[in-house]
Amino acid sequence: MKRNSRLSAALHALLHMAERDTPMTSDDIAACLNTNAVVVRRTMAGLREAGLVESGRGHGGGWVVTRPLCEISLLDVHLALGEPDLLQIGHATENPGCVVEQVVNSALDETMKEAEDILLRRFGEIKLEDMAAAFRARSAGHAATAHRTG
Amino acid sequence: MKRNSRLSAALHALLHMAERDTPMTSDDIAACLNTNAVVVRRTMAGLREAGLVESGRGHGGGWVVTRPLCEISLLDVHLALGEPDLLQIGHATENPGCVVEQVVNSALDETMKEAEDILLRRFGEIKLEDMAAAFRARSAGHAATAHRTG
DNA sequence: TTTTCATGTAACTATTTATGTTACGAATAA
DNA sequence: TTATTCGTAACATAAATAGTTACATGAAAA
Repeated sequence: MKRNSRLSAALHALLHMAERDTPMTSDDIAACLNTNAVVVRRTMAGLREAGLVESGRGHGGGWVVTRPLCEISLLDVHLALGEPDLLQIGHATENPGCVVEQVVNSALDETMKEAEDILLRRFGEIKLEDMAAAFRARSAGHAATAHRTG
Repeated sequence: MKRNSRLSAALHALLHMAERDTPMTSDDIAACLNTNAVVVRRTMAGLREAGLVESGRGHGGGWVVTRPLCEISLLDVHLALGEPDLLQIGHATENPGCVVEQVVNSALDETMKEAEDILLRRFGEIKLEDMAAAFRARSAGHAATAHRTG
């Protein structure tokens, strides 16, 4: 199974959009993400329904972020994407008759839920603005490095 | 994508094996897990290499647990299975040139690693004996419930 | 009004991963 | 020698993600 990269893609798109003062077309975004415009629209559809972005058609149309980055958390984006499963580990039978399997499932479910809760809590703490700041810092660092040659 | 259920299957098998004083054949185990004997051998191969179980061929052959359940943790089993990915979330590009994507990947990787570490730590704390005890308790509970009718 | 641009979406294809199945060889006990 | 059981390769199936094609819809510009 491929690993789900929609959260990564959505964040990447949002940060690029936020850097610009005009709408980005799906094709623009697709070029940034090395993917296809339809895939972009599919991913962005959830964000639009959640009110994180808006889309416009026709000339000058495209996608814009509708809220300040400091008000959007990774959790918001994750929820907007439809809360895809975070964990890879599951169990074969959902409602097993075998008591051994019930015990195994309980133990795993409990542990998985604990990890999932932690992930979601952290997602809630991280805002897009934090990532944008990290981006600016890293860009500045690279620029400095580039100048520091010789 | 289906979710990986090998850890669940391995635990289920180990607990059944531990309840018996003779080897369980792959077919026996497959019947318990509602799966195929070849799938069982494939899963158990890792456990054998890790020294958690032994297998014998021919008449009277099959699988036995080689260590006391209090000395086997979920982490041991997870490692024996080859440390399959625990998390579903990934990113599209592994070594992106885009600085925005680098920042997104860093933030996600960090958060994912944190959750993964917690999972592994918990796995290390849970022993098969704990699950066997839970099984015995639940079995007793069910028996009592069954008698308590009317 | 017509043209051009851009999203919205359904339908299909491709790729990857996990699991199931078949087939046969090798080892072991009866 | 035969029945049993693991070991393993090769192939089949199933499910999920992502990529592609095609076309309808809506909006701005010419």
